[in-house]
Amino acid sequence: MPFPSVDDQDPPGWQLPLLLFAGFRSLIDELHAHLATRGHPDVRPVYGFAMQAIGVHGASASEVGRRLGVSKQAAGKTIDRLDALGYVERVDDPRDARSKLVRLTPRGVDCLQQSAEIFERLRADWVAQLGADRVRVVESSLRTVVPSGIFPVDVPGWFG
Amino acid sequence: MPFPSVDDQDPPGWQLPLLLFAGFRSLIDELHAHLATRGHPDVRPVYGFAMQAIGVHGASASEVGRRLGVSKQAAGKTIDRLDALGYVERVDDPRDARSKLVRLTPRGVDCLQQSAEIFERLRADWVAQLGADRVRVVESSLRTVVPSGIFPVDVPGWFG
DNA sequence: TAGTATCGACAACCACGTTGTCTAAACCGT
DNA sequence: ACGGTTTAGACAACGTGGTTGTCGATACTA
Repeated sequence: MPFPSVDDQDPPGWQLPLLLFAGFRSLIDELHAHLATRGHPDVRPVYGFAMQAIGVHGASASEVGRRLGVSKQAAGKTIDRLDALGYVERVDDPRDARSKLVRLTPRGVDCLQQSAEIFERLRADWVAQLGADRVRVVESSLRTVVPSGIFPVDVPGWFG
Repeated sequence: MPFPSVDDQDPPGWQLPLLLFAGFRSLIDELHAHLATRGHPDVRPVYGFAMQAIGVHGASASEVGRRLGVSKQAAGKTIDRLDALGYVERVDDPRDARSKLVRLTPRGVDCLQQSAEIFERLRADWVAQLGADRVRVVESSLRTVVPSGIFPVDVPGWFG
């Protein structure tokens, strides 16, 4: 018996990443479906992560890049699109003439607040389907197993 | 009490997608770290999904696109790169002069076999950390909650 | 004060996705 | 058997997100 810890009844190992991704994707898709009906039809998943990285207090483009785990140039491009969509604005940083502070507009703040509410509802949907204990097991298991700390969100570049 | 199903002890809803993604990402990263030490250093995550879609029997580019949930043009481009890397080859389809059959080379088959073995080991690592029952709960919970059937893998385009 | 580090901007490039157009071949109903 | 429709794959143009490299201006520091 070469693999004593693997039960024959268990699914093959390659299903695990697929299931995790499918769960992630379905949550994000549902988020954006709801967001679209609440005045935010053109927000892409990346934009949500970027706004989260900007935060309510604002941040510089370089800082956003650091938080997202991407280069400052990549962060700058995303901020450009967020700016064009009216979700952020750039203002001069009074404490550093090189830097510009990226701040969420009221529209950006609204998007973030709505996202938080929608995620709360989506988690509640999972609880309704699985029971509170199973959802907690999923969460705590993942917390145990993922390397803590890091959180790079350069999904397109990382994956492809 | 507006949210009777939500316990105050529960984590905020936005953590769930982040944890799922972190789990997915850590598995994929570990897969490619192992793959790199076994003769496949330049395989990107997308390539693995594409080779999986091609399968051991081969498939046309259009069929690969359908299985992956992307356009035939996008599938064709990915196959180009796989071809350049020596993981697949295109041969004329004897039964359809329009079509070319994309087949895995021995190198491609090897990559797929190694991936399956590595995923098995990674799942065994999770079992060692969490116990077999918790891993099964994670898997069955996700199976319950994700919409079945569909599986689009157009990650970069979808996310960004 | 001089040297170094960082900011943001710009350019060039790559990867992955899209839509649209085109030719050739297969399929199907008359 | 033929003619219209569908499908395969190639090619082009483009959008978006990532990269590196360069640059001038500003801040930090020895």
